[in-house]
Amino acid sequence: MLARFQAVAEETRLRIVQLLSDGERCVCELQGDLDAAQSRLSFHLRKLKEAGVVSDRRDGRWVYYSLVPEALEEMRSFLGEVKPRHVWLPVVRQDECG
Amino acid sequence: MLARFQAVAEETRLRIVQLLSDGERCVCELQGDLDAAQSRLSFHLRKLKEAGVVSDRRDGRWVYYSLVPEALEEMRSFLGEVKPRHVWLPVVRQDECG
DNA sequence: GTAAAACATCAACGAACGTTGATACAAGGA
DNA sequence: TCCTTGTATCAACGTTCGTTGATGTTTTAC
Repeated sequence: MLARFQAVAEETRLRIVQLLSDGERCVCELQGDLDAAQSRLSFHLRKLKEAGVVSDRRDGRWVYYSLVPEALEEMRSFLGEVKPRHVWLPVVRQDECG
Repeated sequence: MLARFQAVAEETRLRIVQLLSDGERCVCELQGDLDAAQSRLSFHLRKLKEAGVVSDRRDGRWVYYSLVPEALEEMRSFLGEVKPRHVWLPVVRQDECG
């Protein structure tokens, strides 16, 4: 879970995720969209892939990247479970902490 | 949005978020739960607060931290909007990319 | 086989980040 | 007032991370 959030918690990678929400893209298309050097993109796509957020598929000379819906759904449900669903009752505490 | 994900994309801070899902906690309580130095906790709580993921409330000598449900919900809906909801049709592409 | 296009990998660098220990601040009790 | 507890801030340090430019690999076209 941590790895998933780390993958998305970077500007270039978050933009990649947003671009891929329209469907799969090859690296050279993303290069144009993001105005980023090719090696930089490769680096970030690898991070996303290692975290399971995207998958790739080769077709001839091109490698197409796309989102892995399950990964995004996992993050969603984590946040849903963590999010307080009600107001907590006040708690009585001792005078000393440690 | 990026800042929200960055806040959560760190081990200590992710654990803090999980602990706070049970309700508010003061720093010294988290110190015990996480076995972390006080200045370290202060550092991470500040990051979470700056990103709007947690809020704090002073009560006497103690400062209680709690989750901000709206922030978590924002992340959730971002992931929901990004996540592909259907299979994409194959796309015809040119031979050259750039 | 050669050349070119698409992509991956690597090493080197600088910048951002987390940790630690010391110090400062705030509040309550004696 | 002075001391103690809870918390925040700071500077110094080491580590991780993203960028860049060069090189390697795979595939297609000629």
